[in-house]
Amino acid sequence: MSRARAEGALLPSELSETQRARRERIIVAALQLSRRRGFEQIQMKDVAEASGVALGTIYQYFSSKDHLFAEALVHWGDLLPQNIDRRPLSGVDPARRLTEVLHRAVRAFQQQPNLAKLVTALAVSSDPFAVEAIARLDRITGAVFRGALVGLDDPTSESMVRIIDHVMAGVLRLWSAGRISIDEVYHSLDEMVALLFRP
Amino acid sequence: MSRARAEGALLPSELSETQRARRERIIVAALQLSRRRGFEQIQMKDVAEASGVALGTIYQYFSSKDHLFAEALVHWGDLLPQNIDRRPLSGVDPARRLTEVLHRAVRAFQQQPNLAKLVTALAVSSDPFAVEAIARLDRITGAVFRGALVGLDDPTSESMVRIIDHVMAGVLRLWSAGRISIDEVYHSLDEMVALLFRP
DNA sequence: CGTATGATAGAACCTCGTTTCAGTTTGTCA
DNA sequence: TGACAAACTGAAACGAGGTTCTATCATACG
Repeated sequence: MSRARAEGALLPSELSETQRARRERIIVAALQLSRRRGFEQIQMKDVAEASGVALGTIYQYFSSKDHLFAEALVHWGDLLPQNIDRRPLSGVDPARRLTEVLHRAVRAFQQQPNLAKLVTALAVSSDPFAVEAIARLDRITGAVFRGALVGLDDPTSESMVRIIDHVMAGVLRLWSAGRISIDEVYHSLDEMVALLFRP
Repeated sequence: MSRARAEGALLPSELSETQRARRERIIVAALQLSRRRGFEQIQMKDVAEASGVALGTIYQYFSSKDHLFAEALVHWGDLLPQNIDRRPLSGVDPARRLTEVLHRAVRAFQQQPNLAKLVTALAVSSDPFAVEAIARLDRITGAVFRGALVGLDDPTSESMVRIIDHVMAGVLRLWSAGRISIDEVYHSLDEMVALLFRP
């Protein structure tokens, strides 16, 4: 059997089929729990129980709680683009297209409010896997936003993407903390688009 | 002596002079420690030692670690405007003035990198005092930014302030996490100003 | 003075994440 | 099929750090 380890966790490559399935089950369980409660309300013991796997076994696949949930977030994030890009954008100018994409992205989070919490929790984690997962999520959303910004020169759209990422993260944080309503989230984003594309 | 309590902590009003001084000493100690290490590297025991106060006594004034450091952050934040506004802005148009203010704000954080960490740590805390402290800090920086945006109509400058707050928080988070350099912080902010004031 | 309130040092407590362990199952290979 | 090694299990144990408790002192106030 495989004996390869990296920073205390089995490498996803070099896993038998049953192991790959077990790893998957753990991730899925973590993700399901993340839909019900926030990151810090979930105990590793709960994940073990929900996935039907022994607690110690989880640590054979993931080096830490942050690592596990980072993988779970990546798992979800990888499905995000097809969720957002499913139907083609109807807008023709960049402003409308961007607004449309932003709304779809918010809707994706709106269905799973606790995932927004997970993102902000991992965003401040120092766990290398969490750092990597957040960076990857940023790349994913960045690509989606970039796709909406047709007809702009590269430097401009790159700058815009960076700003959008920050603002999106910010409003999601405020929303998942209960500081603002979902309507205010939409409003803030619309406001941002209006400013970015001011005549 | 005072017996008033709120969520487990003595109210700052209704304190004797020596108590007010003791409370102050605790906050100052927490703030000093925050300059040397990050929030999670500081133990309540350290604060007790540094302030020359018993551990249990701290909990008579502050209901939790988050609460204490939230107060410390407010303490620092209240001094921020006079730090930034000390010398008048030399720019005449809003764009230049904003850039100047942003640079000064970054410089303030740059002198105390761990305070940026403290901000991001408290930004994800669910402690009500932490929530309030972050909101207050946002109001403070918001007012500073607003002051730079002369000659713009109110709705526009309000929208801008919100965006700026998010972007500032975002780049500071990336910087304090070691993900980007301080030069990139300045660059991202300059980029944002350029976009907001695009001809 | 006597009493109540607050401070102190330090131990104790509690909640997790994480590790360990003895026993059992599973997969590989001859 | 038999045997060995690696994984898994269930449960206990560990460790770190925030929070609370206890016994003892100090102090102000009536």
